Amino acid sequence: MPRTILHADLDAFYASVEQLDHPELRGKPVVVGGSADTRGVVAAASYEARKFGVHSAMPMREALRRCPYAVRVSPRFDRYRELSHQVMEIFRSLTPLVEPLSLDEAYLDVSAISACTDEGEALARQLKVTVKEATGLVVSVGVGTNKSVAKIASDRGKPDGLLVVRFGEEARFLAPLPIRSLWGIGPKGEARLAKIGIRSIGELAAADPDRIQTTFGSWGPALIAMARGIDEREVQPVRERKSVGAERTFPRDLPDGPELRTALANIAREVAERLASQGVETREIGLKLRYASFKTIARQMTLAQPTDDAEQIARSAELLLTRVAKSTDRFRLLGIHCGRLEPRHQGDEQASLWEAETPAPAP
DNA sequence: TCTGGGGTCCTAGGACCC
DNA sequence: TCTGGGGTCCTAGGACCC
Repeated sequence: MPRTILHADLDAFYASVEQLDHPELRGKPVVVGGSADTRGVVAAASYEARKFGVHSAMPMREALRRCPYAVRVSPRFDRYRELSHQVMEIFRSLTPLVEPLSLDEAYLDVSAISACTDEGEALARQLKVTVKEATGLVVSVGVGTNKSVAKIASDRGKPDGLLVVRFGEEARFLAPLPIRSLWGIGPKGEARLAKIGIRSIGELAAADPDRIQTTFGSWGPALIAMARGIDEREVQPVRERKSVGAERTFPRDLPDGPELRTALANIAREVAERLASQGVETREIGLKLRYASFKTIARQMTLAQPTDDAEQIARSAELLLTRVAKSTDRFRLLGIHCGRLEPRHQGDEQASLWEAETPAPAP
């Protein structure tokens, strides 16, 4: 029994929110991101700006060179989160099987309420209208029998898209598309496949599985299956967060010194706040450093006891920093990442003192 | 004044244990 | 005198996504 999966993706989300909230920006090229003189990059570009070749992840300096009359806006993530929640709730009013991928994207498994992709199309149409009426935002939707196909369909339909790939038509739909359209194939994967003569998804579907497995290891079989339009992954409404982190690129490179150490303490505080807001503690503290040369390294340590304390996180990160930093080094980025998250231990100060001095009791 | 910030997942090597 | 193998944990790095 084929499933009916929707992939919904808000068009140029951050930029659209800015145009929504600031009517004077409508119809104009809008670029959301950090300023050019703080080494900012583009987080989102309106379609008017994209005409000039501006796209996300592009350095802001380059974006403004390509499109000098673009309006640059600093991101307002709280506002984007608010609207994102509103849209996700609309999705959930259709089905509880909603898997958000980011603020602007989600999978919906609507198999229970639509027997085929054509019924899925009707749902998708209705969804687009509801989102537009409730928020003013435009959502592109792809309809297919699995996640991979639905996602590629929503990509192909943009902007304001609604593309349906019917049961049985998956392989034919995918075959002419470049392998880069597949989730997980980036520049490196594309280059590796090009080396063995594979450029389209159809060529990958027809490739020798052993050869692909040699190039992609354990991922090979799933990759070929996806190229053939097969993807059994379920829509997962609940996913556990695995890590929490914060990092900062400085407007100018810093040597190890008071300024860098202060930045580290501030980042530690941010991370601690995020841990607390998620109700978790960490047992793994990682330091990320990017040198002026852009070379990036990471160092991490495992803690004997989980923590969400800013001071302790700062101390651990500082220890790692002291181990690697040389006096001649200049850093452009510093980050702290926490992994091995555990639910915060319900207890008062007394309990945590006790915990610190005695081995944790068996659960 | 090229190159953000939030993540996930995978690989690979070394330590250590039995 | 030469040198196992399986399993787990830890660490570092990299590809990729939005």
